[in-house]
Amino acid sequence: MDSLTLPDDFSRFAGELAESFSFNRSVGQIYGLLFIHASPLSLDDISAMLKMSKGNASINLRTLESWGAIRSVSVSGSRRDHYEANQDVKGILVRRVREGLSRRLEMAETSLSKLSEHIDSRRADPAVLKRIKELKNLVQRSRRALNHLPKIAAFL
Amino acid sequence: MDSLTLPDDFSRFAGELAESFSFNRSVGQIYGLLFIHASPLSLDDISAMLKMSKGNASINLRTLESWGAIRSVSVSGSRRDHYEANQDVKGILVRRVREGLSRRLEMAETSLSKLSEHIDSRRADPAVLKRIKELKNLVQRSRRALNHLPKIAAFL
DNA sequence: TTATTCGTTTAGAACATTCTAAACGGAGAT
DNA sequence: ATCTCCGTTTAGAATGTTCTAAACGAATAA
Repeated sequence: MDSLTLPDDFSRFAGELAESFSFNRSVGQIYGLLFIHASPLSLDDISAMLKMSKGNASINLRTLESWGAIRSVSVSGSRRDHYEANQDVKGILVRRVREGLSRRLEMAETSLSKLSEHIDSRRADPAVLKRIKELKNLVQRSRRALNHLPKIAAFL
Repeated sequence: MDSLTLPDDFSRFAGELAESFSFNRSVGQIYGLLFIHASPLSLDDISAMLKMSKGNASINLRTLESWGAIRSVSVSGSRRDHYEANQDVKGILVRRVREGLSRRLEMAETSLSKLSEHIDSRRADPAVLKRIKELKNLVQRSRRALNHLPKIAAFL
């Protein structure tokens, strides 16, 4: 049993892709639907077209909005909020990767610093100490490299 | 109540980091323990030190081995398998990112191609058609860029 | 041979995530 | 005012993941 419409197929595709990247399926389906649809859609449209509850659609719309992946636009003659997709997929992804990584790397650096602080009081093996120092170094260099990510991505 | 030993603290750190990257905690804890420990450890050592079941340790050791993150080494005087960490964290991560992404991007490209094949029979809006074409393009460029990832990472 | 040691596999318990359906509250409309 | 429309929030159902404990089988020891 094939689905018949392009938005159906495309949002299915986007949902599966999102899942494989450990986002959730709904986020992918919604973004995919808005990405492929010619005109902005309301919450009820989305919920109906994707056969998902309004509640779920609502939550994931807000998530997508917080990522800058969609924006709400007003449609004349309707009281409903309507949404359209930001078509700059690359930009969205670069931003998310950068934010996600920098948050985690910061936390990692903090934890490693705390570890090294307490390390002397624990008569640690110098070789082990060196491993931690080098790891902290890698984290720092990665953090700095992250700031150049947009420049790197510009070549895509 | 603080934990007292460095391996304890370090494997806790690694476990949390792994979770935040949507691996599982055990994989992180095990790799962290082996990374920080001076000598190779057996399955029972790991299971005891991390207070996790042998079964769980076994499964996640095999996972780590398949990633090239650890290797088994023989220890004289013991019948048990012993494991030590590959200390090249950067290399491990680069390899995993590359493999993970290229697999997914390939699938995405395949799906998008199937979509475009069937698209004519569905009298699609030319603007929508262009969006799909550009997306397919982005995927292709990203796949090619992935091959250069090791070179890029070398600057870290 | 039987007994012991070791790693893997299994069933299902514990936990976490994602989703639905329904209740809710605010903002017009009547 | 009440009624309707709309989006959010909520409780908990459905699903998915990760872990434990115990059974198992292969290999060695006795």
